[in-house]
Amino acid sequence: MAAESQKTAAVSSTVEDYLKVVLKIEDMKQRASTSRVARHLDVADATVTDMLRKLKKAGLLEYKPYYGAALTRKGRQMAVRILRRHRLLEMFLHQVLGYGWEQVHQEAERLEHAVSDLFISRIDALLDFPAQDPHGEIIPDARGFRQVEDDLCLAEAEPGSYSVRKVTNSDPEFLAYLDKVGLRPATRFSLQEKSPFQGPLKLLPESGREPVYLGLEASRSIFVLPLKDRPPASVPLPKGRASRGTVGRAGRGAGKA
Amino acid sequence: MAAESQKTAAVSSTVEDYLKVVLKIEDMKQRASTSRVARHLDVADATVTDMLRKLKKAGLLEYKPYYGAALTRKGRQMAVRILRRHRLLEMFLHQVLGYGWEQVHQEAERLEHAVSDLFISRIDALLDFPAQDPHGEIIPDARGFRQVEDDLCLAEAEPGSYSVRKVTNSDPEFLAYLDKVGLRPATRFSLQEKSPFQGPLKLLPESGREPVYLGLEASRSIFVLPLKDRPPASVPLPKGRASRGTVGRAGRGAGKA
DNA sequence: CTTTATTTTTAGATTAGTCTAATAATACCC
DNA sequence: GGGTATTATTAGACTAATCTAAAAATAAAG
Repeated sequence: MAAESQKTAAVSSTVEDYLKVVLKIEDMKQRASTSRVARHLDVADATVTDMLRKLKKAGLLEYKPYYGAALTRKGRQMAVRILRRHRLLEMFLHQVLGYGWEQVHQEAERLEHAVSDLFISRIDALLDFPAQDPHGEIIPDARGFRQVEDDLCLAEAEPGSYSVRKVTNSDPEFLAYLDKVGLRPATRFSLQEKSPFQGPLKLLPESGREPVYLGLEASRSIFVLPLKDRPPASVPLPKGRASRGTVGRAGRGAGKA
Repeated sequence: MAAESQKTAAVSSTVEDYLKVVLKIEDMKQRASTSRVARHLDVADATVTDMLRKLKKAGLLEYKPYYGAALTRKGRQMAVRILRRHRLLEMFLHQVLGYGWEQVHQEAERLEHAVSDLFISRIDALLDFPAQDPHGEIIPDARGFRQVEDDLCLAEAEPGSYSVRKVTNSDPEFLAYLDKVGLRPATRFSLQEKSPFQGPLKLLPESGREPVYLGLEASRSIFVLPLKDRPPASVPLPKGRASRGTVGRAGRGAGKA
């Protein structure tokens, strides 16, 4: 009877979080099982069972008991929208408000549910429509289109020359460490050796003299692009801390020299 | 037994809204009665009764049944903190993201509960520690200190020369109208006449040739400063739409000419 | 000072999101 | 392929914030 509404009805921020997690799991090519979703959200399994049934009823995902969930077209659209907001906000916090890349995640996590579409489109323009966030993650465009990512997990890489494409771990400690040793999106480095038996990786960032030793587990959250051995043209990626606070300086007469 | 915690425990955004409303009512020198609070928040009276009892238990306000509420020192501190956040956010939206003054309230209303203290201190610095928001409302400082406001309600003013100090009404329609006729904070105008029997006020903004007729009710939300009749030195107040989007322009090569 | 009108509170319910403990289904392993 | 381990679901309960309708307190008016 009633015409299908075009505008996707607003959902709670809790629902947004569930959709986001299911998308994340699907992006990792895993099955969005009850327990996996529960772990990501840090809630009890029983809570997830209930919620998945509710989201199925709302048409946001498919749900097969004892199996798991899969986003519908509508659910994916909403999830990607949040992903876009999250990443744009991270970029905004980094570029305009001078947040470190280890600080952006937590703040964006709250703001993504609170800001309006107008806010998002304004920061998008202010940042000149950025393609990636401070971790190198690709920002979906306004229509929800996501560029394909052709990177390689460092854990799977063979010795050679690479540049950092993205870091998929939001632990502030870890990111602060990477920052300290000079590993950031667009950083070039050579992977010198991989110790056998889950051993550490030895790498040499272009900027530093010191080699960096990285546990295998840590290497799983770093994604890289192989370099053609001649120095490649500079890649348009977000910069590290160096760029903090350089954008959006406000106020008449605030600039020093 | 347990030492009184120094850090005020975090409260829900609902609680923040209640505190804000009680503060607003107290600032208007009115009694924060159950029904008055309910009207401001657009909830049922019964809901307010419950909540006031709860806030009393939390030590955020005094509450006498059948009488009303009054903020405690702790409750006032929290309320003023939200007020500061709200107004700083409004200023940020206006100055950095180019929002119109009729658009800022709604967005700030959500963001004030979501942003971190870091966010607030960053935008404060970015804006060069503004003293007022886009409506001319004074922004409490980081310690919660509020400058005294020595303005006069236009509804009470006698014919003469004034400048607009603040507008205490967040209705977008109304603000858009004021903007159109050129009445904004810092605008100078002359009040030419007040019709008797709740009649309209006739005013002439310095910028326009046309007189503006304003209902008495509307004049209640406009506060003014009397002008010494010789043209006074320019007052450091936020500008109107003219300044939209002029601050925080980001991105290399975004500027057109 | 009694009656009426207004305001406030109490009582009982609802919704969203969560939990724990108990039960049931599926998967894994010789 | 039957027993054990894992994973998922059901059942029952809780909290925060809200509602409506009924009862009670206060204020206003004669």
